[in-house]
Amino acid sequence: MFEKYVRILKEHSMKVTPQRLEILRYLDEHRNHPTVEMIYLELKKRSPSLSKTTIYNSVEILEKHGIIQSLRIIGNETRYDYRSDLHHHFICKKCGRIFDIDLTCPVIDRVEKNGFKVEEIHGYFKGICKDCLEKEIEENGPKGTS
Amino acid sequence: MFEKYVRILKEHSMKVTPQRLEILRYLDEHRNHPTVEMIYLELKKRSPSLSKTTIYNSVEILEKHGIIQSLRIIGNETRYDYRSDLHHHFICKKCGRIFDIDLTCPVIDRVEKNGFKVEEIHGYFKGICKDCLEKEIEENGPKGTS
DNA sequence: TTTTAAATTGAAATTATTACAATTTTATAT
DNA sequence: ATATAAAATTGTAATAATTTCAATTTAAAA
Ligand SMILES: [Mn+2]
Ligand SMILES: [Mn+2]
Ligand SMILES: [Zn+2]
Ligand SMILES: [Zn+2]
Repeated sequence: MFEKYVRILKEHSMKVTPQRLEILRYLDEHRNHPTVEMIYLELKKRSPSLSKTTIYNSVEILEKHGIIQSLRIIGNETRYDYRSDLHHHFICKKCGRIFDIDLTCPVIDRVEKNGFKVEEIHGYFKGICKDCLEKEIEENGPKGTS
Repeated sequence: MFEKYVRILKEHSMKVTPQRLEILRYLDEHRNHPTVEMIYLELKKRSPSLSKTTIYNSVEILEKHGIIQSLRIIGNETRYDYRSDLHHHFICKKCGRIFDIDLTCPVIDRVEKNGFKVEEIHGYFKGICKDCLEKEIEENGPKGTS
């Protein structure tokens, strides 16, 4: 069940603790880019002695080792992403969900031509997701015929 | 001196107050994407009765009217930008400065093909700026010859 | 000049995050 | 299997950013 996450931690010579395993599993199975609070509330159900500080400590060290990544997109909470590879995001203004967008950024060259050395790329789009667009059409008729 | 900002506020039928004028002028003249704290500390010098809450209120309403925009890029503070038009940013990991990057994002079409309706684009790059790169070369010799 | 709605202010409350010291646990060496 | 040391977890307290709120002041319309 947890072998996968045990392996990841050991590859980074990090100590294997039940808390870290649960956090990794949560992030892996809930690809919803959760906040610390969301992880905490969910895991606390099964492990009532869990401390929120442990979540903060764990996501910090997991990110430092490049196992996960953090996002600051909406509100004033940091969100965490099981995927640590470079990808973009789409935030739906209606339902609040955060979607992964896989595309290679084609503008790095142009930025580097200006003399900057680019080490990280962060990009996200805001708008209305497919599901919410379809719901709008059901409710208001096509093209917002009111 | 302030006519420009008076005009902007009136165009949006917002009340013209000295606090709003000062905030707009600060943002216009300091294109450093400051935090509320930075604006506050600077303006407080000349207007000791200024309240930080006023800064929060003002930037909120200015953003709501599309006059300025907010950025959440580094740390856990919101930064404010006199420019409200779509543009990207570059954050230097050495000196911490935030640069404007003007380029038209060429990937919107691809995102919209997936069914999303894109309304906002937020993009930023992290790395080392030109100045800091040059300083590094001065200090360490070219190509980091140590 | 009067009036009224909106803005400003400062204090208190809330929320997210970090710091810290005591305790527990993991992983290693015996 | 046990002892050990370093690291992780925990709970509480501290900090930092932001929001709420009620009282006061002010801008702009009548
Ligand atoms: Mn993601
Ligand atoms: Mn900018
Ligand atoms: Zn949606
Ligand atoms: Zn720099």
